[in-house]
Amino acid sequence: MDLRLYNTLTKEKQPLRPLDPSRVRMYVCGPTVYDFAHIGNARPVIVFDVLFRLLRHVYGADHVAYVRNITDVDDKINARAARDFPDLPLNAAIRKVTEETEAQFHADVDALGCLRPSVEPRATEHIPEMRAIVEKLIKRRHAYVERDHVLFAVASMKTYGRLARRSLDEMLAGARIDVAPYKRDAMDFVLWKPSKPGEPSWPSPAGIAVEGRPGWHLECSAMAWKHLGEQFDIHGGGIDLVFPHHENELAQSCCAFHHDRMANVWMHNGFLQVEGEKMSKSLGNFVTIRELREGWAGYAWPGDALRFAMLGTHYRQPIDWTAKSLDEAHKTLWRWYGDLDGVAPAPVMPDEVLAMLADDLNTSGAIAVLHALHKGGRLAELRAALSFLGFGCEQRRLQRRPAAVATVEIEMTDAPIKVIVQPLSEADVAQRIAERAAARAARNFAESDRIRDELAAMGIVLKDGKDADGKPVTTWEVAR
RNA sequence: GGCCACGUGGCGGAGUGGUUACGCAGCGGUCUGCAAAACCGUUUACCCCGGUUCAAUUCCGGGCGUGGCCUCCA
Repeated sequence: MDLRLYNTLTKEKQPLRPLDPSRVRMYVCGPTVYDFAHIGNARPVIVFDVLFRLLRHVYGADHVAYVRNITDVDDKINARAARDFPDLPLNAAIRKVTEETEAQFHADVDALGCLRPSVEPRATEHIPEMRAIVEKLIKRRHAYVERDHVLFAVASMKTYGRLARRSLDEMLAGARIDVAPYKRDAMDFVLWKPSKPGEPSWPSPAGIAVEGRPGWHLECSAMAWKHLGEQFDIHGGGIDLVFPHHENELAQSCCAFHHDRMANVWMHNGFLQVEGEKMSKSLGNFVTIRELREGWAGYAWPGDALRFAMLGTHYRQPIDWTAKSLDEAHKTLWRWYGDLDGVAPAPVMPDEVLAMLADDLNTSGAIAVLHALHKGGRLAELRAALSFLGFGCEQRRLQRRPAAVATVEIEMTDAPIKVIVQPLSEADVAQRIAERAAARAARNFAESDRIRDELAAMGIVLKDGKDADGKPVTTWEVAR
């Protein structure tokens, strides 16, 4: 089967032709571990998880290598460590921050139904590879040493700017940056820089006497090289990484290893907004995966619903993350999962779904096929397709509980008021259903409706029906 | 200021040079003491202006709008 993917490098969809079909290789830029991952971070994780699953299906589970790095050296990490653990030595504090954040990240993306990548390398475990790349670049005159920094000389690479499709002249014309005094060319970027006292540091390359640390882009070149080789098939990440991160990564790797390509296909997911606005802490609409899972827009949302809402939009389109679309996603899955109870998955994935995914990961098209499968009663196939896409298909794990503590904004006051939602025991529910049944038998519908409304207000939905003998029977479930 | 992407019915969201995806909501119906849930049926579209074409929502040019990148960023 032909898998067609949109390539940022060529701006068109192309059939994937792996360099080695017995080992298809994909690298995706992972998190910098200093804080909870937000919903925007979740997008590439989910999108490339779907691609990973598709590649495993097409080429075989043992023939796909998926590398997603963990960036554990960064100024933001240092700042967070100093803030949160002022009593610890900086390096110990940094270790605490990165380990805790990594565990949070894993818990969150596991809940989103994402498979773990084949390898999750850490930047700090690849310093020797980074130094080796720096040495190669200097030797080939693509990099130079200045004031204990090592810089990449963009003028030494004819095709610099090819990925982002902008020339050096354009970049210089639009630049609003102060050029550091150690740069020969305004667009040159740092490969290695000296560490300040107390900061993490490693022996420097290129004969630099003082210890230092890597620039931002170098780690990905090093980790991709170590785990996937000099050239590989797919490199992914958010569209905001095209420039400068991926452009620079590509420049480093191509110049260090003398290739015209680093990855054959570069894939970028579109940006995410929240309720129509750019997500930012200052706007107060910054939403983490953890918040969504524990309480957002009134509910603790199950990971499957978050995943479904995310896949409802094609990965290259911008996506507006709203409570409404999340609610819609949850409602759809709720209905399907209810019907899938006890249904065994079909042994093979429906071709229609596969065809959609093979066309540049058309997940919204695939979801339309799922609707058709559901409507057509092809439940075994629906289940197979949902499982393939990473969904759990268990309704009891899909309940969106009202957030234990809901925050209600009251006008004219500064402080939010907290409302505690009281839990209700199953015995309480059974008791009230019995009371209501008695009221109904007596045709006291005012009382029976009152009880039903009361339970509804507490998130319990009653369903009246008849048993085999035609007697009225009421069942209940937690409202979705 | 420079570069780039996008603009589809009330909302979300695919896709296509000619045969009105799909979902949600709405409306009508089945069911129900009444509801809820579920199920059945159903209305509404392709930002504006030019051009190419027998034919454009789909291709080309311009405009307007939204968003992104150029600085840390998925």
